[in-house]
Amino acid sequence: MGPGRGGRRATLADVAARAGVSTALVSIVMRDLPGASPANRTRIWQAATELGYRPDARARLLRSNRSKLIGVVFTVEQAFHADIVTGLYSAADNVGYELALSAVTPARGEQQAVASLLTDRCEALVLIGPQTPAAQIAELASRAPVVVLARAVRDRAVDVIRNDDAAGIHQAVDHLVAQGHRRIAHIDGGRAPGATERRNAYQTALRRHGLTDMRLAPGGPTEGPGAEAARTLLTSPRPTAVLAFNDRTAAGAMDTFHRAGLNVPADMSVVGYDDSHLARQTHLNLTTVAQDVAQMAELAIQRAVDRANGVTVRHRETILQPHLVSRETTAPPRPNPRSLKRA
Amino acid sequence: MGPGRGGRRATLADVAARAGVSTALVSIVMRDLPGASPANRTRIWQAATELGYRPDARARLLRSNRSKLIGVVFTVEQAFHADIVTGLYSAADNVGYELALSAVTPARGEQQAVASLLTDRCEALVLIGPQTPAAQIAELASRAPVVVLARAVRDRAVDVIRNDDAAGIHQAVDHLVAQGHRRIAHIDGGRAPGATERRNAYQTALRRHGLTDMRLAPGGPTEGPGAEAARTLLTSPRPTAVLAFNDRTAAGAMDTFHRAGLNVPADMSVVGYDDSHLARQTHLNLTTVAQDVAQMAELAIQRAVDRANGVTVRHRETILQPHLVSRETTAPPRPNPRSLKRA
DNA sequence: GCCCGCGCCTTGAACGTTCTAGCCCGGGGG
DNA sequence: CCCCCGGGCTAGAACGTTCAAGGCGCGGGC
Repeated sequence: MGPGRGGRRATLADVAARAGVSTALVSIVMRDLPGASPANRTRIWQAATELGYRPDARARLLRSNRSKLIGVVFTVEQAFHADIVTGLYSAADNVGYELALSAVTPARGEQQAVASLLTDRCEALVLIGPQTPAAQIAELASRAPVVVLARAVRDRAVDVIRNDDAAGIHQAVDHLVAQGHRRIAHIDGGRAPGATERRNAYQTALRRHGLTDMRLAPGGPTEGPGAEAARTLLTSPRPTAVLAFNDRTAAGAMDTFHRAGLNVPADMSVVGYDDSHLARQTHLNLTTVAQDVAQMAELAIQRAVDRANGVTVRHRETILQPHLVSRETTAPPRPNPRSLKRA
Repeated sequence: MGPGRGGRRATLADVAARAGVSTALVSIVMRDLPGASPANRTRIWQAATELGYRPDARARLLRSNRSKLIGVVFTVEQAFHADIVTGLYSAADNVGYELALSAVTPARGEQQAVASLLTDRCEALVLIGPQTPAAQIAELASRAPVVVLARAVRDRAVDVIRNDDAAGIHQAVDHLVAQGHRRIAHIDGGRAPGATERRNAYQTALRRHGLTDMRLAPGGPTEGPGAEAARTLLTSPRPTAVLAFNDRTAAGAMDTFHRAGLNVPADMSVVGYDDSHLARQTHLNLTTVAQDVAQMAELAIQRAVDRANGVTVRHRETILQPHLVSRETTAPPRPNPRSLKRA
């Protein structure tokens, strides 16, 4: 009675029977390969649509040992990961691959996410900002080609596509310094991937400009830690600009500043990192460092496919140059800073 | 040379050969079924781990026509969807099912997401807050069992798990009225699923309290529209409380309020909806209406599995009762409201 | 002493594809 | 007349698993 039950799904053999040909010929027609007469082509197509035939991915992949599948491990709560996934989908589509998503959730570790992809026989794995120790990633790479996105992993067995975090931070600092800022703080990313690179870059960038007035606030990759860290920056001498680990960190910090009655950017400039869709929200309009997500995604897929096909790639690590997107959260500091002594 | 290449993946036959038994016995041991001697069990396990054997999901599913797979369609950018996916994973795990994720992105419509799940031979589909017209969803239900989450679909062929949005809105309004608010505005969700229900509930809730001073601001399901809509609420007579479609909408609105120099909750109370992880961020600490995500996920999986197993379920639509989570963005209005005239 | 039953194991056939080899048939070159 | 060629098609074997059926000892009831 209920549709979808009772009659099992149509198979190649069903189509073949109805069209009066062999399954092999149906297979050929379905994949648009040469070797079938026009008459049979139309007849088979018609039979297939009448039966509502859909090829069975499992069986297809079982036979032709290519799964045309790329496994992707991402973290659900990370807005930035969502952006990358979007890019990966279209990049994969362009080269005729499918994506198998496996999410990391608070209750589902990266190990588990990877394991399920392995039983799915993915040809390659793309890990977005993984937290797993490098050694384990390297071991994983012995089972399947691995491309790590947005994190540095120094191992000869894994491919890495990432941005030059140091360059991004330098650009941000240059931008602030050019606007006249001298006291520039950094809210870091805690133990998040990339946090140490950016923290170090912040320090060398300031030094390069001869600024010794560093202010490092321990933060994290989300709004909460950002807001908390920002509170510690309100005590005088208050910085005039803050460089956040992340767009989300920046959003949290801005929230604290607004609550404290500070005007961004007049009283405090804020720079984020990632140019996630959060930063582009009109109400934030965050100055940030943009990683070219589309390009990263494209390169990751390209690399994964090459590796799956046994192409020998020359450089295991590809480092992209980010660029600053100047929006409305940065401005020259107040000419007459009321922030000297206050409390 | 490179690991992962050259030697193809270990198969049942490889393990069997190494352990000196038949493939069937290996299969039995791998699935922990009765019918193998302890001695062979340990021998086979050892051989399997030595070879790094992992079962091939494709082949397994091809044979036993149960795929034990539930397809999930979700939207990457929606934080709330992420929460649900998290719940779905553990719920599916409990009943021995796997999840196949298929994302909707700006470049990848729901049609496409669904199509890929169908060729994967999922036993049932879970759609999270789909935008697809009801008629198309109904047609899809003729190909596979469909469970729709967090959206009302009035069709006898699809199962629906959703919250009683009206009840949630009523609770929020009751809470605000109990605190003494009289001018309560609503920022709606535009064309997002659930928006009309909540909008209507807002209106009837106010009426029920004899409040005629309605203020409806057209918004949307994200921060941007929320912030924009909030600006239109700043003109006097300013409301003392705002009920937002969404936590994200609420976050955007709060941002506008802070920028305008208003103190939340002293000058303006804000209530969100969803209790997404965003609301729980310490810097927001948003009073919101909680949908029990874990329970929704559990019920959705339960329903999907039942349906896949041909169990006849009694009610196609399950409506859960939400509850208010009172945090720090609501308070009684200022006794001496300075909001009468200002501009 | 025969046979039944039971625990352990193997054999062979599926599942829905794709791929390799080869068949048939008509035509053209030797 | 024979051979070869090539376009169109088919038969049958894979792919890696699960499942049904059955074999082989061995112990116990008759």
